Order: sequence, then structure tokens, then C-alpha cells
Amino acid sequence: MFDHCLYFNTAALARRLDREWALAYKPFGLTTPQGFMLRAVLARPGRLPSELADDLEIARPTATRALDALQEKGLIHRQVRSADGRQTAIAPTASAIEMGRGLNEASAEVSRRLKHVLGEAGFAETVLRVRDTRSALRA
Amino acid sequence: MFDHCLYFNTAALARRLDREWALAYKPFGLTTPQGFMLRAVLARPGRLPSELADDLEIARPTATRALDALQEKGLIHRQVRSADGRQTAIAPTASAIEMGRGLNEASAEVSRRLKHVLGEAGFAETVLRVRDTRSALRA
DNA sequence: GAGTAATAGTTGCATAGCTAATAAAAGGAG
DNA sequence: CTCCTTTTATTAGCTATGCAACTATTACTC
Repeated sequence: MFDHCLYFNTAALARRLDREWALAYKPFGLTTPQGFMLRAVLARPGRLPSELADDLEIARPTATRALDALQEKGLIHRQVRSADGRQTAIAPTASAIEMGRGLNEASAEVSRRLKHVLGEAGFAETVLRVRDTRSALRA
Repeated sequence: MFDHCLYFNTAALARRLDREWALAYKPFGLTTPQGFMLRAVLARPGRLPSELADDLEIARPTATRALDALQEKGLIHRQVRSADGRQTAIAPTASAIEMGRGLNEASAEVSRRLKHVLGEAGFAETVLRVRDTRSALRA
């Protein structure tokens, strides 16, 4: 019925992919968004919530909530910056750093599996089209 | 950071597109998912919640909630089927039918605008790639 | 330097989505 | 017929997301 609708197809695919990732991150006690947030923190420790929100293309309050969840699990901590008291640096805990390697391996495994199912070329082409579409709608 | 991740790009695009549709449906007092659900009901009155859930590729409980919202707004009503007491037929109210034309026009307008921004070919190609990816992950 | 504007983060409130559990009806086996 | 299974729909509980409003801090203006 909505076969030709970009929104419908995109949203349905996003839900489907979330299930893949959720399964991969479950052993770490993380949901999909939490897993991505933690990977972003691990990739560049000390960044601000607003920067992380930009990275993940989510609203700032959503980033706050994801960070709350990670803090609750003892995976990140917040440190108010002395230079500017409005800003808080987000750093991974030792426990998160330890988890990092496994998390990246699990992530790579999901990508591998998807590429296998979709074909290397099909996967790349789809990512490209979706990213281009996002860029075009940037405004 | 997640430029090559299919999930990240797809989920971000879905959120971006939701904003377009939300704007278009706002004058009708509907959210994006509610608008799509109502269009599905209007397209084929008398169907079951489970069939609508399949159409929209959402879980049955999610369909129940969307229908609750539409019923609350006086746009659909549920009728238990006499043939099988487990099933309920979903029908649009007169008010919903009246809204139907405007809703479809607003929907067409969104598609038109997106095609204009993305280019007719780019739009079609993206829809195709996303739909094919969904099919490939059907299993 | 006092008052105003801007900025970072958070909180409040609402919606959508899922899984698991429940209720009710129908179907099937004996 | 009675018990068990299957099916439809719903409810319960949780997470993610966004907008709007609020707080605290910094920056700017005069």
C-alpha cells in the first residue's frame, strides 16, 4: 500500500535493522542507541553531550537520556569543565574501555553479516543512496 | 563517525522524514504514524487490526495503540465481527471519510516536494534500494 | 559592573515502538 | 461434551525520540 513511500520504507527498514543491532548488543547489556552512543564516547573521550548529539544526529535531550542510561550502568561519567561551567565532558569508565574491543568486534560482525546478505555492492549502494538523501534534506 | 553504517544512516533519515510528514499532518491533528494508519483504514475499510499491522509493518500492539488514538479522535470505530468474536473490523467514521481527500492531497504534496528536492530519479532509486534491502532482510 | 542575551544541559510531557503477558473466542482431539 | 491448543486483540512495562520550558553559566552592551 505504501510501497512507493520513502518514509514508510525507510522507517520500516530502520526498525528491522534495529532488531539486528539490538541482538548484537544485548550481551553487553546495551540497547542499539546506547551501544552507538558508547562507541561514540569511546572513539573520542571528553566530548560534550551536544557534540555527541550532533554526531549521532539526535536531539540534545535524547543524548542526555542515553548518557543517563550509560552512567546508570557505570559506563561513562560526566565532568563539568572548569573553563566553562556550562559544559560537561563525557568520558568512558575503565569498565567501558574494557568493553570497547568486544563492542567493536560485535559491531563489525553485524556489518559483515549484513553485507553478506545484501551483497557488498548492494550494501554500499544503499548506504550511499540513503546518505545522499540525508544530505539533500540537510536544509 | 558512522558514515558507512546502514543502520545509522537509515534511522537518521527516517527521523528526518518523519518531521516532514508530521508537519503535513499537523493541520489534521494527526501524527505521522496516525496519518498513515488512517490512510490505510480509509483505503480498505473493515479490515482487522492484525491486517493493518501487517500493512504498516508494525507489531500488533503498536497498531492497537494507533487505533486507540484514532478512536479517541472520533476517526474510526471498532466493530466485533459476528462470524468470529475474536476479530474486530476497523471502519472510518464519517468525519474521517470527509478528511480523507485533504489527507491524500497533503500526502501527495509531501511526495511532490521530496521528489523536487531529491530529483525524480534520485527519489525513485532510493525508494527502490531501501525496499530491496527490506526484502532481502525479510527472512 | 548591572542588566540582558545567548548557550549548555537538563527536565517535563507526549508519542511510537517493541516484547511479554493476559483475556477471550474458536477449533480440535479424545 | 470437555480439555487443550491456537488465534485475535489488548494491556503492562520499558526504551527512544522530539519539542518546549527551565536552570545555570557565560558573554555582551552600555
